[in-house]
Amino acid sequence: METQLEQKCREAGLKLTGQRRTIAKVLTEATDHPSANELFKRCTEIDPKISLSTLYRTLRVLEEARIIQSHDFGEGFARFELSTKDPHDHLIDLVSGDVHEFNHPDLERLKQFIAKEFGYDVVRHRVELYAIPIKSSQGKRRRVRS
Amino acid sequence: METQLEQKCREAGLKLTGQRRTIAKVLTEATDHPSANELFKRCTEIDPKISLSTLYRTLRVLEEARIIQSHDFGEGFARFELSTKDPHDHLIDLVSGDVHEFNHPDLERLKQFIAKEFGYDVVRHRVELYAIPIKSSQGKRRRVRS
DNA sequence: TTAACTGCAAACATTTTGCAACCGT
DNA sequence: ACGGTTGCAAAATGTTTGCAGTTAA
Repeated sequence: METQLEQKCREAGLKLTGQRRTIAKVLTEATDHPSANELFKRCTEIDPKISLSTLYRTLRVLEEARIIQSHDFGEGFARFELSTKDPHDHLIDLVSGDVHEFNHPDLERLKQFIAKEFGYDVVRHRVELYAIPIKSSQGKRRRVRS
Repeated sequence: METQLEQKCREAGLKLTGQRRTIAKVLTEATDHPSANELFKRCTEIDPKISLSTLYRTLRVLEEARIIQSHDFGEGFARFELSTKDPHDHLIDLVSGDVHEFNHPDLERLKQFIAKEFGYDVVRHRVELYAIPIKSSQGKRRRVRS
């Protein structure tokens, strides 16, 4: 059967090759925000002869088709995720590297308000919170970056 | 006489070479958010034999000393500015490339609130609004990116 | 004097591209 | 069949680094 992402590719007029199916599968199954390198690792586990250029090219067309989104968390490389219906922002755990998503209506309102004061309309924004877990006496269990 | 930035360098225990004086001067006089390349151009106008490595190395130590800050507006390169007493965020004009600074207390409050809900303390954040000028019948005069 | 700094060239990491072969449709 | 897609290797980009020589303190 055809996955949801594969359907979107077809809708976008993209040829569905084996490589793209592999990439689509990896992207669909990712619950984190993997980098191109990480995606490549996962792809080669399925298809060892997929090439990095193909991955990058595919990521590009998928992003142009608005099927995925790339983010730059200032690490020197991009991270990718499937586009979601509702836009969201990110909280990056500085200890574990985990990324949490959030969406606060006040934030949306506020950014428009601020921009308007300058005489602008916001086209897109980037809000990232880099944070560390609150130390509590309960000793929250935390994963540490490998 | 010694500029304010030169004084800060000395306080940070940095050796004050001619190159660093040049870089300090260029940074101090910049009213925009120049890239390393742009800074290099301005530096070589003062001292044609300054090297790009020296510029990058100096930018690095200045940032480590909290004297300047680097920003990544997703253009593939960093932009730099002197650190200010009060932290601020940026609104990037997508038409002209101009960068406006703002600081809204509600935003500060909100980000802490959001992080707390996840069990985090915000160490630093990044808020960038990418925006276009509001079209008005008055026809606001606008600079266009070169 | 000497540890810090510089310039150069080479290295780096991520991402892009030219080109000939390949494969969905 | 043919136009989009692939793999490879090479290029592009922004930034960092090793090293030998220089300089501020």
